[in-house]
Amino acid sequence: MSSLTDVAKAAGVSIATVSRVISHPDKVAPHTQLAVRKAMKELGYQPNRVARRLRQRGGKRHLLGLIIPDIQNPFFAEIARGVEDVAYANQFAVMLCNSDENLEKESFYLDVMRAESVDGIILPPINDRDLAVTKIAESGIPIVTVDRSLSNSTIDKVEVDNRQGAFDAVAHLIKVGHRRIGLITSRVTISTGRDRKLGYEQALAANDIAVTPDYIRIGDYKQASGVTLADELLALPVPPTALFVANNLMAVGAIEAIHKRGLNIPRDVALIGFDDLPWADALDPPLTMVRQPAYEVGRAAAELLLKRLGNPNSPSAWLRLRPRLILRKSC
Amino acid sequence: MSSLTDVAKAAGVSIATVSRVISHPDKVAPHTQLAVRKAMKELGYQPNRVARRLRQRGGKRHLLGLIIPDIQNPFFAEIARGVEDVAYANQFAVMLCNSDENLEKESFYLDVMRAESVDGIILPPINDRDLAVTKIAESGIPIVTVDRSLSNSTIDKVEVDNRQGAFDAVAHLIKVGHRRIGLITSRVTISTGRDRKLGYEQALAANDIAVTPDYIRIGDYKQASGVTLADELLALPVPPTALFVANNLMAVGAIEAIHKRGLNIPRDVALIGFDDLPWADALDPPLTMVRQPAYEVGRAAAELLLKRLGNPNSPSAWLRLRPRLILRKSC
DNA sequence: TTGTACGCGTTATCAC
DNA sequence: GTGATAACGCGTACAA
Repeated sequence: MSSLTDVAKAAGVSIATVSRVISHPDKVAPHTQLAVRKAMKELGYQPNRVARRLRQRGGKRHLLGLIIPDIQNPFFAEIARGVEDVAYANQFAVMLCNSDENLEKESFYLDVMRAESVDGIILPPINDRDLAVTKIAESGIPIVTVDRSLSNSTIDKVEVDNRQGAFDAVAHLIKVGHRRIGLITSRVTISTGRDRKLGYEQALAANDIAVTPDYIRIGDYKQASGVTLADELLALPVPPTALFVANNLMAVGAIEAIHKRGLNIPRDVALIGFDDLPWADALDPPLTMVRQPAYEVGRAAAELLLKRLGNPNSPSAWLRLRPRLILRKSC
Repeated sequence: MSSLTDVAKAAGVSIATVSRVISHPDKVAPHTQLAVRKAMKELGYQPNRVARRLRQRGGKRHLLGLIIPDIQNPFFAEIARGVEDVAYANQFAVMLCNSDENLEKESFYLDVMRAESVDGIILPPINDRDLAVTKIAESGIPIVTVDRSLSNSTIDKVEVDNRQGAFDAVAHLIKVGHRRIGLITSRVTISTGRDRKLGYEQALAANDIAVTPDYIRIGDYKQASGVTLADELLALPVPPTALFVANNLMAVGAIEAIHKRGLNIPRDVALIGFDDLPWADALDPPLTMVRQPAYEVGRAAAELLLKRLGNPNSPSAWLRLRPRLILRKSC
């Protein structure tokens, strides 16, 4: 409510001095500083972030943008927490939006964020050549992609070794005796789905198992598609004995589909999911999953972005984290 | 990047006219309007939301604040979606923050939101006499509380009939034969925990069952406390035969604790949770829960807030939604 | 060390 | 119907 002007008046100094007390305290005489701080306290002064952002040049506006496909997916929620914790620690606020895997919505929010003068944006691109993102990046706003990445791009990124994660999962399935392994993943235009499929294929190849095209299904990372696709797989004349489902929500869907058929996990069908879930242990049965360090991804991305703000011209950074297969009871 | 000035220059008019084309198109001659719109398109002009917010008075700034305890709780994530969908439909952006049930953090974010000149704020207060919230409300920023509410307050609110929900759950437990029923809820300073406890007590009373103080445990709505407290309850000399756990995460924790003791749900211990979970069907066993219409809560709150912005002096609104007991297999 | 004055991109109030 | 111009609250050259 009170502004610089009010504080200046109360302290008997100019607004420039008050401003300096906030931004460059070392350039103000100690006793003046004291008087100003006293006035600020008395008036309950809070700098107006909007006015400040209007004036400030990039990197000091204390606002980050975060666009994720769906906050209801625990994986993205965990990333969001990682981002927010770093932001909070640095007095940054976060503007969070859900794109719903919808290019138009993403584009709208990207515009909003530019119009809001955010210092930078963190997001998993909707597909691997997301034009809207590329354009925004070229306009000079620092971007860090997380989870998924852009092809042929020099944008900062934090990703997880999805190929390796998938490879480990499928290799484990094979080790415990399975040879007919179904895969539920995403369209290949999403880098994560593509890489997880690659890991699946490589694990089969490494064990001299031929790929059965019919065992591969393409979903949309949502629970419902997990139900449908798992059911399709199970309805095959010669169904798989194990399923590798390349995302958390679809894995839950698969559990439901399997149960609905009266089948037992892992006796009748083994199952490994991806991304992990906070309640994986309470599922029926406790679900073996490839865990991504999602919090870490968010944290690292925010730190990368903050670093980039201080160093606009440093070479682009690329972080790759390792996933981990968490053995529980579903295979 | 381009501003009103650029557009004005390109269109050969003054900035005032350009501004009018955006805000009051009816006050501009059709042909001038055309020229201006053409220039805007050519320059890819996007209004600067920051500058706009600096000038605009309340209600037209197109920014909402949302502060929730924890985005990783699916219940709050669902509320957030409800809020965001309404916001998006009205071209509002949402600034989302996590308070972690921490008064200091909440207070910080409240300040940030005021400093960001949000049009209004939606939040579940951390406790029922949350001073920081009251103060912000008195300063004139429209607030809508959701889920939890403030005592003795005239602030707009959307709540759920928690007493009724708890009553239904416990009554059902009694109906299927239980008389020793444990309760895990929150501190009474949170209205939801208090009301759910009340419903529990009323259901017992209605069936002439005395309250056993030892059967009532106070948690913090997080998974870990569900594990600990359920374990304590089960370790009692005469343990309860059924548990009513007044929140989703603690219910998941309770499942884990029960399993860890090698007990079967519902044969050895029956269980009903609260809030619901998208994965309730995939849990072991599918968990009976009192479902809150969380998306609806968020939607209604955002709509209430938007309405309030247009009508600052209308009497305060108070919405109460009904929860529903969803029977699955845990009791 | 401190103060004056301008500009950030808008909106709104005047005149014309 | 349109154009100057004064705010909004702040940061920062530049002057003192």
